[in-house]
Amino acid sequence: MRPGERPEISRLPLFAEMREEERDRLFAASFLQVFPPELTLFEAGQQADFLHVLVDGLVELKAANHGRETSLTLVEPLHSFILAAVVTDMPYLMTARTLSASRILLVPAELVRGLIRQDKALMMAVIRELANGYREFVRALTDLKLRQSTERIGNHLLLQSRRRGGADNFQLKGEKKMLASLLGMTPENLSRGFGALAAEGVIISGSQVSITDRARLEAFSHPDPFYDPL
Amino acid sequence: MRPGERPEISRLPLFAEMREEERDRLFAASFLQVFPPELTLFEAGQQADFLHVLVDGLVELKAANHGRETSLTLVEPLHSFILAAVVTDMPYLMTARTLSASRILLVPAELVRGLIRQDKALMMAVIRELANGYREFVRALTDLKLRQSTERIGNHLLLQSRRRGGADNFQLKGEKKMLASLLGMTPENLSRGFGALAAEGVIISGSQVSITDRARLEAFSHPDPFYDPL
DNA sequence: TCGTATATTTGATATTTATCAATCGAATCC
DNA sequence: GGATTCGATTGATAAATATCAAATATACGA
Repeated sequence: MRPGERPEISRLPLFAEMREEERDRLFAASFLQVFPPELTLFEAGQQADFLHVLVDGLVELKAANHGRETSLTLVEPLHSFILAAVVTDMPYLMTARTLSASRILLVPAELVRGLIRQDKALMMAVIRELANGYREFVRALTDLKLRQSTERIGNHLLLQSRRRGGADNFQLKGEKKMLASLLGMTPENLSRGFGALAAEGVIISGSQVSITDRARLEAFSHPDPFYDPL
Repeated sequence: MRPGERPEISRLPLFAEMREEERDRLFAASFLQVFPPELTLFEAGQQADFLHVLVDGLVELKAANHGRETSLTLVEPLHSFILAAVVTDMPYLMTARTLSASRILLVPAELVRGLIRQDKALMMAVIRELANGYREFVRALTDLKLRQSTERIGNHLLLQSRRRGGADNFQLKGEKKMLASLLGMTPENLSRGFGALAAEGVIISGSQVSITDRARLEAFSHPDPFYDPL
């Protein structure tokens, strides 16, 4: 682990309130591993052996059925993933794949399950994380069912902006092909959607997003103020 | 509460392992209320005041945006709902509405949050429930993104069959209008889908479902064995 | 820097799904 | 029992989205 990283990981909501002793045990048993881009970390259906914490890089969680596949979420650094599979000791529901070179802290699932029982702060943090993850998927499902494709794009851009502190200019993460899959549409339709949004207050050029008229974009996209996470 | 109901509610996974003392406090502060059909219990955006446990009846959880609305899940008796909002002390994400006359146990949210901290068994049960709820929504999102409407209907019927112990004949719950919304399609397309499935091993007549050729229905619907809940 | 592979965009068309309109059918109310 | 109401079905059409096929752009390696 690089200097400065352990304190940083310790500040994750999941680990921040733990007792020092349990945190030491957790770090001692975990290891940080580097993965190349485009590598599948695990497949849906496999037993959950490790809680993953993305320290650096970008990871996609996806699902497949009968030859078709779709991207479900994008994990950014300093977030853990697949906590639900780890705590329930059930198989992974999603396949994880690195998008860029990534460093990932692997925490043995068995240890997490044990520590949850011993450390009340960790237990509460797990509850909070699961509840937030749950809400994120409720939101994603509602988004897909109630909005059509161009509106979903608009909302996605507004959400990204909010996560960057309300910035009007920012970069998209990952390839557009993958963004299209995340938003539940083809790359062709994502592209056309970007075109249509030029008239609604955002310009997309390459991976650069510029919100030129936020009020207009909001009027077009109908965001739900109370349920956007973060 | 009717005789025999309290023991029954106590056997819910959520409460089963709690210490007797905490369970007494919980029941003492809760109350069972009867609601007529078609009544909105709470709206998305409201603060979560009570954990709800459906004792009898049928409840729909739905979401709305910009005039459009959709059904997200159907709650059947002896399940709790909106645990995520209660434990995080955040607003409800979904609107709840009774479909039939329903009896619901209302547990003050503040008390649930307090007891979670004191009773390790309850805490673990909350983690399990949240993780299961999370997985259910991952599954719903995947279903919607990867399958087209008639396949979704086929899978829904297979899942209902599994929940009834693999029965080939059973009744659909709720109105078809609501089932269509749950499955992310219009009532017209649900109806046409039922028609198409007659050639794929299921006959639907009114609310009566008869699976006549399960192998064929499975071949058509491509269920994911490892992730159907229950 | 050029050439090649790959992603993105654009256009034409096909498929899926929604909408609108009408009819059918089952439950309910006098 | 018969009228009425509302949900479900069916048919015709429209809208949204996907697919297929180029054409352009972009990134990357020799």
